[in-house]
Amino acid sequence: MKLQRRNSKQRELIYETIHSNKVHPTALEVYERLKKEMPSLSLGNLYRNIAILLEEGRIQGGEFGSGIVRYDAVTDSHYHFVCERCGTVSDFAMPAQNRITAAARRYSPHRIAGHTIRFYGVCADCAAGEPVK
Amino acid sequence: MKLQRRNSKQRELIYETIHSNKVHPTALEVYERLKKEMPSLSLGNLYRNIAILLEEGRIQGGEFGSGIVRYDAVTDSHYHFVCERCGTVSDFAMPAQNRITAAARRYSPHRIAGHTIRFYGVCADCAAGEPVK
DNA sequence: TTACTTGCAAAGATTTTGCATCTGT
DNA sequence: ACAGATGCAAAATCTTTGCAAGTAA
Repeated sequence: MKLQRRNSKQRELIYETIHSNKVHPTALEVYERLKKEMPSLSLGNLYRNIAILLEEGRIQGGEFGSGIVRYDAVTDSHYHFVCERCGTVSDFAMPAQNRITAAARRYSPHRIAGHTIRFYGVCADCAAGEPVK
Repeated sequence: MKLQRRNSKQRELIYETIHSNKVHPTALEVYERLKKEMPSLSLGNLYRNIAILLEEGRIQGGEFGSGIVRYDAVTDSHYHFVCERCGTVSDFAMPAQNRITAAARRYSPHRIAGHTIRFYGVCADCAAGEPVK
């Protein structure tokens, strides 16, 4: 039988922090940020709630070259851009290319449900000579 | 000044293992596999050599949902397919969609160098009712 | 020889878990 | 009250590093 979720201040704060954060924070970054407004929050509980949010599909996780997983509130499908110089990850406002999934089905024996695209290069700030970090 | 690399049996074995492995192994999987033919290999050295191979661009790393980095020998650019049921990662024989990078440039202020696409769904084996694990 | 490599062990960093306690419903 | 949630600390995983010894060039 399925687990009955109940309201949790911690979980909502965690979600809000990820949701309102443009930079796709790591678990520890979320923890640092939340420590201020909820000093009692434990790391173990943070990870537990991140797992729940992932399972519920409210957030998604991804690794973008650093080896550490970064989280992203799921609003609608979108792509990502990763700066190879400073490592920042940003959302990409390009509409989903549904034709790509359709095209892919012609090349594969697998049952393809969808796709994600990650663009990489140098972000505008870095290109403008901004501080590398 | 740049480091002068020299031949290393270990490094080549590690590369070969990743190169000849269709399943995009994790570092520990490479280690397990190599333990047989080179019992003296140490984990620390494995990681060191993986870092070197990455730096040299001979392999690439990526996380595909499990949170653990998987490695892939770089031959030419290609996409990936990730089975959401059994977690296997396979190469995708679809030609690179260069137009996607071109289209993306119109949506972004960043300097876009390229892209990667990851398709997801259920692999042929799982779809055929194969054992889930 | 010189400088890169290696194995080993210790240390780091990140994530997961057991358990007693607390809390939403 | 009951079942899920929390904090804490210990443990498990995965990765990095220091160091003395080994080895390609």
